Amino acid sequence: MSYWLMKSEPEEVSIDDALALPAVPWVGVRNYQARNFMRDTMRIGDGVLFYHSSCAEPGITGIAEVISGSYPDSTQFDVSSKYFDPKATPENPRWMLVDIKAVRKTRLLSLSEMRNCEHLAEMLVLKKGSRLSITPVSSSEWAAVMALLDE
DNA sequence: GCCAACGTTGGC
DNA sequence: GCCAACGTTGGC
Repeated sequence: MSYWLMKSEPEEVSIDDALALPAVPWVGVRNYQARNFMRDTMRIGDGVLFYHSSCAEPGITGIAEVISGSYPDSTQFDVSSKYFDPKATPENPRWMLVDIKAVRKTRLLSLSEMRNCEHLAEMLVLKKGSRLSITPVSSSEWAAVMALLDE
C-alpha cells in the first residue's frame, strides 16, 4: 500500500465534484513521470491526498483512493479534446491513467501550513520548483498530514 | 500578470 | 547527444 498526492485544479475537478462521482478517471496527465506512476506503481487501495492547485487557496482538501488499475486515457484519441495527442493511437496509447474515488472532504490544509510542519519538510510537492501533478507520499508524511487534519 | 523552474522539441 | 528556444506549471 502506497500513498500519493494528486493535484487538481478545482475549476476542472474540485473535491466536491469528485465526491459526487462514483469514480474519477484521472484524465489529462501529459507528463511522463506522472504517467509512469499511474501506469507502473499505483495499486488499487492506495491512499491519495486530493490537492487543489492553481487557485486562490492551494492545499489539501480531501482524501481519495485508487480504485482501478491503469488503462489508456481516452481523451488522447479525441480530436475535440484539449488533451488530444496526435501521436497516440489506440494500438499504441501514450497516456495511461487510473480511476480514483473521493473518500471524504477534509478541512483545507493550506500550502503554508504544510510548509510550516517539520514532518513534511521533505515532501516532494513542497520542493522548490516542483511541478509534478502526481507525487509519492511517504507513510510518515501521510501520518503527519492526518494528524494536522485532526487539529 | 509575473516569473522561476522545469519539461519538451527540434535543428545541428 | 547537445542545447537553445519555447511552452507549461503554479504560487504569489
